[in-house]
Amino acid sequence: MIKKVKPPFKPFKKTYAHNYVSELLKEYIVSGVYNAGDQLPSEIDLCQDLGVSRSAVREGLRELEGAGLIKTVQGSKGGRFVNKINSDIIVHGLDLILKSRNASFEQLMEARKIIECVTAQMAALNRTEEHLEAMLKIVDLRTKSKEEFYKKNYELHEIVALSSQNMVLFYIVQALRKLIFRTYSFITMEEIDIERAIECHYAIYKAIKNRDPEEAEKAMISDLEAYRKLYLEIIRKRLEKKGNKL
Amino acid sequence: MIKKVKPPFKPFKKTYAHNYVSELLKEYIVSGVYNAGDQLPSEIDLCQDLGVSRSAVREGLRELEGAGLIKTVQGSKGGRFVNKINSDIIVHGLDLILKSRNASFEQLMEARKIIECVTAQMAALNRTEEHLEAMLKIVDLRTKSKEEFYKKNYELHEIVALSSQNMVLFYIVQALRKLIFRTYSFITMEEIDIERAIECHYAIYKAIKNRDPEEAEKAMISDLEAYRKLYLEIIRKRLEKKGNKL
DNA sequence: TTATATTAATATGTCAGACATATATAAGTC
DNA sequence: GACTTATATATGTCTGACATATTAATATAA
Repeated sequence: MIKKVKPPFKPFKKTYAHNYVSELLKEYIVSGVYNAGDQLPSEIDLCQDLGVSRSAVREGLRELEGAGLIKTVQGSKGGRFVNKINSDIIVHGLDLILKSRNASFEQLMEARKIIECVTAQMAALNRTEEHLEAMLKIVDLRTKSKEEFYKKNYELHEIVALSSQNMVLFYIVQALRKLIFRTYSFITMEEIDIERAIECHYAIYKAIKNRDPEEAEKAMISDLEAYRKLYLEIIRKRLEKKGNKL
Repeated sequence: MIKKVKPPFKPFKKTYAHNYVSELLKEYIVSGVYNAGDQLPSEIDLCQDLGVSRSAVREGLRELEGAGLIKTVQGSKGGRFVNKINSDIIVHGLDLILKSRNASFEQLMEARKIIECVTAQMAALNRTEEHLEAMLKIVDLRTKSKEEFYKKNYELHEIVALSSQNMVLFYIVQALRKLIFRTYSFITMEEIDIERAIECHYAIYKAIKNRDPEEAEKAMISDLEAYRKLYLEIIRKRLEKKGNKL
């Protein structure tokens, strides 16, 4: 009698052409075959190389575009270009979540404060001399130009988070900060007390230089609390003027 | 003489058909016109309603698919279905970032520990009676089934984060936990000391019930540290066997 | 010579139509 | 009743034609 053996048969999983395109290109982007700024082959070239139709290629590329991995430029010298993989990729998703669950400004700011204070503490412990130098360059520049201060403010908070040496926390903090700036972009630097902010920034720098986590946390809290109060005040005023509810 | 006035002319920004489709549907999804599980109109219907070709509709839908907002099912009774908007939308992006910057397991686990401990503290202060009841139901069930414990473990950590009453932190913690489970899915519940874990969970519950933030943090740290050590041990063993580097 | 049109080249964007495939339901057949 | 077949309805794929955007090269006019 014939013995029947049944090895574990995995069902054949059909792959669609457009999925093949997007998966393949995603793999190449994540693994570094294509880097930020690189141009992907044109649609026609991809058709020929991958052996699928132009519409399949286009659908695959749209998936990558929706995921924030590439951007499209029309025209001669145009094409598909690989985006820098950074916190922007989460910002969009986080934005969707918070919008649809209408999380408040308070919750967003609270989350930022908690995580950014931790990164400040960690920065005091883990910072390198290079980080410290970069911070000093920013803090030392006692500018009075609002635009320049805006940029410097962004950079300082960025490098403090970076100095924590934890990339996961770094990208989360970046995403939260970007989301706050984007959502409340009507708040200009006009309203900010630059003198106070510069002093705060210097205190943060000093604490991190002295490897003093408690002091770093305190200085960061003080900076963020000032922003929070200012933002709340401005948001309240706008609501009064409009007569709307948040 | 005629006075020339120049108001701020915003340049006309061309909208592509596929962008029109994706933006419109995204707006409807985020604002709740379509809810999780709902089926979008078929491609043909969208063509007619929006006055664009089928390929434009398909490209727009692929963008939404890439962003994680919808999923596609082929066949009769198939179509496009709206996904639940939850932490999954960030998980994918976070995964891409960490893969391409090869962040380590240590960093991922550290970030989770820090944020989840904060949510445990906040849970002790902000929990409602309903949250407490749900926790008790999970903690009380002294099962020995590994599968059931796995599920209960997930649920308890979820509801603790939810009790913090901060949705931003909740979704971030969820995303980090999902990413850890997904990336290290080769670690089965077989290896876990369920007795210890159940005791830990009970300690977390008790602290939150007693509105004791310090105790809640301590219990959460103890739980997560046990996981961390176990994971590291198993990862180390696998690397030895394979002779690979992480 | 310089400024301005015109043209060409190259990439993506849009459209229409035909056919393939997947899947659930209904109808037919043994 | 169990199995097969047909059909209806979605999405998936392919082809070909033409539109549009953009840059670069060329021709033309002041």
